[in-house]
Order: sequence, then C-alpha cells, then structure tokens
Amino acid sequence: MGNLRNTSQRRVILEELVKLKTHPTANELYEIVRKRIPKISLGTVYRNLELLAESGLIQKLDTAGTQKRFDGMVGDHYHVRCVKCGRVDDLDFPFLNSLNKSASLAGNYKIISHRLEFEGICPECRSQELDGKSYVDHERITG
Amino acid sequence: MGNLRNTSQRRVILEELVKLKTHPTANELYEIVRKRIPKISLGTVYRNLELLAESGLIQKLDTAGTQKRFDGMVGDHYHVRCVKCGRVDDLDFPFLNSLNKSASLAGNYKIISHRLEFEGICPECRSQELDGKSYVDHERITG
DNA sequence: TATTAAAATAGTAACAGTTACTATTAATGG
DNA sequence: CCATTAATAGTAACTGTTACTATTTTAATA
Repeated sequence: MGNLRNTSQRRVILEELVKLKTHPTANELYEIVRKRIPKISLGTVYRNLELLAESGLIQKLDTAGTQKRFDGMVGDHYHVRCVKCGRVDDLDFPFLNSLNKSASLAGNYKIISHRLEFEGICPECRSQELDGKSYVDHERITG
Repeated sequence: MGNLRNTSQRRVILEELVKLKTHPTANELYEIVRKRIPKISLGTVYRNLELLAESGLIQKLDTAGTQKRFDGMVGDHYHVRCVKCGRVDDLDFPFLNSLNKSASLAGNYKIISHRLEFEGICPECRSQELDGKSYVDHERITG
C-alpha cells in the first residue's frame, strides 16, 4: 500500500467503504465511520479518501451532482444515479472497450477513458411516486 | 420563449453562449458578457442560465469537475473533457439510443437517460506535453 | 402615452462542499 | 526506546453557487 501508514482511521474508512455496495459521499461515510471512531474529523475522511483513491485502493467517482462519491470497488463498471434521491448504484453492464477507439476517430483528443452514467428512478423512489399519484390527482380536482 | 421577459442581460447571455462552440462555466460566460454589459451581476448570469436551461433553450451540463458548464447546443450529443485544462468539446459521435433499454434490463431502475463523457487530452495540452518531455527526461538524468 | 403589477436586476450575504492550516499525537525505522 | 515524520483533530479559509433585498425595468392594460 505504498507509503501510507496503517492508522486506525484509515483502516476503518477503507473497511467501511468496501463493506458498502452503495457509493457514499465523504460526509455519508464520515457518519458511518463516526460510529466506530466518534472523535474522527471530517477532514481526515476527506484526506484519506483522496489518498486511497490516489493509491488505487478505491475509486473517486465524478458523477453528476454537487457531491463527489466514493466506490470501494475498483475496476471498470458503470453506474445508475437516481434523479430523485441522488443514490448511485452499480450496473451489471458489459464494459464497452471499443468506445474509446471510436471517440478517438470522432475528434482530435487523445482519449484516455470514458464514463457512462445512467439516470433513472430507483425502486424506492418509484414506489413513492406511485403513492403520490393519488395526492397529485386530488390536488388537480380541488385546485 | 415561455414567460421569460426579454431583458438585455438575458438576450446577451444567450447570444454569447450560442456563439461559442466551447462549453463555458457560468463565470467564464460572465467575463464574456461583461464586455458588453460591464455592470452585469454574476448572479444574473447564474439565474438566467438556470432559467434558459429550464425553458430548454440551452443545456446545463453535469460534466465531471467542480463547475457546471453550459451548452448552447440543445439535443443529444456527447462530450470530451480535457483532463489537463478542463476544456469540454462536442464529439461527432452517433447517439447510442439502445443503451437505455440495455441498462433497464441490467438493473431495477426506471432509466430516463444516459451521459457518456470521454476523458482525454486536447490538442493544445498534447503539444504542451510533448514540449515538456525533454524537461522531464533532464530531471530524471540529473536527479 | 401613462399607470401599474410582476419580474428581473445589481449588489451583497449566506450557504455547501471541500481543502488548507496548525499544533498535537502516533506510527514506523533505527 | 528514541527520533523522525506522517497523520490527526479542530478549525479557518476557500470556491462555486444560491438566496435575499431594495431598486429598476418590462410589458400588459387603461
């Protein structure tokens, strides 16, 4: 693991992130880690996520939205983001290796990589949407 | 154009954005518009970009990086982003309509759309990289 | 054209997410 | 065990964006 020291904070941050199948923001992970290390600093979480990503142990996701998210699973894969709640999930979707070559031909950039991100509505928010339908209809009738 | 009033600020913001083939940040566009309306407020630029995007006249891009970018060209197309300078360009690449259906099958989200963003090095930064090569080699020899 | 209501503006303050700073603590190598 | 140096907690600063407010401007109507 390069020249990173083995601190309890770093260990727990990595452990908790890898445990999750979700892709937490720094703050979300901070709240989780805080249960094990109550006095940990938010800055420590940010700094370690940055260092762990640099050393390739985790992935920093540049998904849409204001907050960065972190992924304990390294290796190429795509994500779906819920436009309602912001949740990000992995997608079991074949990685499209040929896209980079095609994009190289389409422009004059030297292509390094690509990001494919789907937007949609997660199951939880979908069911909430359906629940809300009757309310919306009611509004229309009375309004 | 819906219920938006025709103010000079709004007109110039839209004019200048559409003129550009780049995809400026709010601040970049502010600097451009300021040449024509020196006393315009940055908040006005932000507010109008938001309203223009809502009314479908422009596009707000959720590209990677900290700043949002705006695109005078509406309609589906993909982008390349330079990892060195952050510049974003359009890519003459066929739009992959079939992806959404495939992604629907791969997960349990209701898929609405997708974003495909390539990362690479733009021609300008490439040539700078080549210029820098000799310096890097020199460092290695002397260091 | 004058009047008026609503929308938009400039300027500024507030805000969110992140990064930087600093004194103190703790991990590693000798 | 000691010395070096990275890492930490706590906090301040910073960046991009949004919200607020008093004033100005648009556009509909008389």
